[in-house]
Formats: sequence, structure tokens, C-alpha cells
Amino acid sequence: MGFLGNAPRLDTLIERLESAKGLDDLQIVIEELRDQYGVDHMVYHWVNSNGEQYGCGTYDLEWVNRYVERGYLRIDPVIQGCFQRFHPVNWKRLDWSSKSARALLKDAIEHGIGNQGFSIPIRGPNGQFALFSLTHNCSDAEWEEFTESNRRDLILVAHYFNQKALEFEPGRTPEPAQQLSPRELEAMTLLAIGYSRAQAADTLSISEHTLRVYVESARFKLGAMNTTHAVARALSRGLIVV
Amino acid sequence: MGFLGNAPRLDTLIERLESAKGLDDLQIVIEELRDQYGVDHMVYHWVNSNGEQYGCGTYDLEWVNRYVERGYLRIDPVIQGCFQRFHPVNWKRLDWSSKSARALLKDAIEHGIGNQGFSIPIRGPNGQFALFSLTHNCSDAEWEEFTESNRRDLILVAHYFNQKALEFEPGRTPEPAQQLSPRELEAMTLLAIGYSRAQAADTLSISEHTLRVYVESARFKLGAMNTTHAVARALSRGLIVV
DNA sequence: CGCCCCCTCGCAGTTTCTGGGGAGGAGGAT
DNA sequence: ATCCTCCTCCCCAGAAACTGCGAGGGGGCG
Repeated sequence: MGFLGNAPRLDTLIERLESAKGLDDLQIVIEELRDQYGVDHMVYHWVNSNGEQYGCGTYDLEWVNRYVERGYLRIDPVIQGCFQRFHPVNWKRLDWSSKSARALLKDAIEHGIGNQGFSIPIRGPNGQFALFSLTHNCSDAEWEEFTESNRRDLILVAHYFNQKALEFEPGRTPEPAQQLSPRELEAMTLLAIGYSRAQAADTLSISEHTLRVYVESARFKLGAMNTTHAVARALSRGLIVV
Repeated sequence: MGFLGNAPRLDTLIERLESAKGLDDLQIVIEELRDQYGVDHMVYHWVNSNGEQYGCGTYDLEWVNRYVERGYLRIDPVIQGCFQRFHPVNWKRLDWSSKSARALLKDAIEHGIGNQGFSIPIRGPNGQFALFSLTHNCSDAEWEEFTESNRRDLILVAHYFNQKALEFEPGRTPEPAQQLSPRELEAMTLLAIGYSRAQAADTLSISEHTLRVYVESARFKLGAMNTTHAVARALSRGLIVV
């Protein structure tokens, strides 16, 4: 356990962050950040809905494994709460009323995570969702004051950290971005907002068959197996907005 | 047209932002921000998951109407580009190669938007996506220098602005952020990556009927008319990732 | 001038999805 | 202890989507 330090200079932190050359560097940077802020732990944690995740931080490997094995991801109020919020949140303000959540909290404290926490939700393209969290062992008042006075800097640090993480993520292969024709885009958009083929055709004042041709064409261009797949791809590539 | 001003004090800006009491205040605040930064226009623009939009800013009403009527939303490289990016972006770096995009740019300049632009993508819960943009009329070098030196402050301003906008728009989430069960998420994910119901059921080692129940349940929770719609909503709310 | 892409339209047959029922067990929440 | 949600399975009929065969006009480009 350490002591909450004075706020480090933001410029230095971000320069250090921007100089990171890979994921390994980020691990080093986050350790430095932890030391400079003088908190017990600092963690960057990328959450995929399917459970895969990438993260770095100062938690013990034992705790990380335990967390994953026990499926804490599904019941963690930090995850739940941050997923529905935009602003950074003090863990004390989350809903710990359920039994499983309290068990998780107890377990976490026993593993040295600390009794205080502060998490910043971060969202990126394609539904990326990540958390940047700080934990510590101190009184509520101390923690409140610390987080409030460092709030803005931490938001920026989290932002730049995520930017770097996205940069290093190999799975970000920008496709050749096959463009859809205007009509195809309209057709896909209407389907994406719940119209049936017939309704969509009616809306565009064309025959249902013509609409079908657009959808088939879009499906082909997007390499999709069916309409649902095509709409999903168009959405996640940002070709259409719903 | 104005002149790029010196960077205003961030503390003052954010205090002003935090004191906003409603959407009308935000309109006033954004005008003040525009004046303080000395740029031609400053705009906050929200595209929510229903396709409706809310925005405030200093564009002429005429231009906003023209933009909507002509369906520029669907071809605007600013929207497309920011949707696929995490970091703020200078408009000069976007892809203006398509003819319709160039026509839009020409039209925009003729309507006094300015030849330079800078947009910050912002993402919130439930797939919220918003843009905070600045436009101006000046040389590339001037704009580059201005945006680089104000980058961090603008990110924070955009962040706090969005936080306020979210605060004032509780009705933006008609369905109370229903969460899908793990099985439902798995089912939706498989459908989103192109599996048929039969294939998805097989993959999950359950009967097709069971899978169908999940899909129906998800459709209900998401308020979707059909499977494609449900997948689109799950995607744009960030519940699943493809 | 072809060539290619975009837009428009029709028919028929097969497969898949949707919507209405019902039913039981496991586990957590109150 | 009771309620509720989640997970699992079943039948059936009608609606919708997919597959595969066609057709023609318009516009840009080499």
C-alpha cells in the first residue's frame, strides 16, 4: 500500500504514453502511472462481450485468474455500472446490493485490491468498451478528494491510453471498405431499422424485387451469408448509421 | 469569420459547462465556446440509435436543414470517418475522394462552414454516438497548429459537453437499457456473424427451438420488429461485437 | 463503340423465419 | 417459501426470405 501522491504533470504523463511502442510498453507505463499517482493499483481493461479481453495493470495474476474463472465479469457492478454510464465513477456509488456483488467485493478486498476504486469507462469504434481503473486503500473522504482533484487528468490519461491500445491491437484490419451504392445503403438502412422487404420497397417506392436485388448486391459486396449478416457488417463498418 | 484566439482557461470553460441547467443553456455555452476559441463554428451533434438526432451549435438553420434534406448524413466523410476512429480528427485527413463527398464539401464551404474542420467522436452508453466539431476558415498550417495545441482541452470540453447532454436527455433511452442474458448474447452474436438459426443452435449445442426462444426474447427486450432489427440494435447499443 | 455498374421489374419453387400455443427444472432475489 | 428469470425442449401453420431463371434502359470510361 502506498500513499496518495501529488498530482503528476499531465504533459509528462501523456508524452510518456505517446512514446509507447507496443503493448509491453503500456504495461510499464501503467506501473509508472500507478507509482506517480501513489495508488495501490491501476488497471486498463478491455472488455469484449464474448469474454475475451486484453488488459494490463498492476493486479496480481492470481486475482486476475480468479476473477475470470469465477465469472466475476458477469456480476461485477463496476462493469455493469460503467457500461451504463458515461462519466467516471467512484466505486462507492455503484450498486453493491446483490449478494453476489458483495461476495465479489469481499473477495477483492481480501486479495489486496483495496477498499476504494475509481473507474473511467472508455468506448471506441466497433463497440469497443474498456475500463481504466484505480484502486486504493484509504478513507472515503481521502479517496473522494483524490479522485475529484485528478478527475480531468485521469480522463485524458485514460483516453490516450485507450488510443494507444487501439493502435497496437492487431485485430483492427481496416477492410478494403467496399462502398455500397446509394440505393443499397438506403435499402440496408431500412432493413436495419426493422422494415421488412415489402415495407422497405414501399418506402423507397420501388418493387420488392428491385429492393431484393439491392440487398443481394450489398450482401455480395460485404461478403455476407444473409441479410442479417450484411446489415451487421454494414453497421460495424460504419457504412450505415442506425 | 473570426480569428483564432488564444486558448481559454480550461477550468473556466468546464465550470461554465457544469453550470448549464438545460439544453438551452448548452446552446448558449457552445456559442460562448466558439467565441472564446475564436473559430467560425462549433457544433455538438448527436446521432442516437434510433436515427433521430439532437444537436446544438452555431451553424445556420438553413445549412442544417439543407444537410438533413439532402441526406448528407449518409455520405459525410466526417461522420463515416469519425465513426471508425477513436481519436479526434482533422477533416483534411479524411477521405474526400468520392464525388458526392466533394460536392458536400463544396456546398459546405459555400454556406460559410469554413474550409477547415476538426471533429471529436464521443461514444456513450447504449451505442450513443456524438460529434463535437469546430470549423474555421484559415490555412492548413494555422489550423494544424491550433488543433494540436488545443487538442487535450477540446477532448475534455467535448467529454463534459456530452456528459451534460446525456444528463438532459433521459428520454433518449425509451427502453430501460435492457440487458441480454449470456445465452441471448451468444445467439445474437452468432446470427450477427452470418449463422442461420440451425447453424447457431448447432454451435451452441442446443435445439433450434431453444435458440429461437433466445432470439425472440432478445427481440422483445430490444423492442425489435424482426431478427435483423434486433441484431442491428444489439450492435449499435454495443451489446454485441462482430 | 463496347464494357461495366447502377437502377428498375417479373415469376416460381424452396427454405427459413415468425408467432401462437405449452412445459419443466435450476438458481437467485425478497 | 415464493416469485422471477434463465435455460431447455416440443408442435404447427402462415409469412417472409432466399435461390435461380429471366429482362431492359441509363451513364461513365477507355
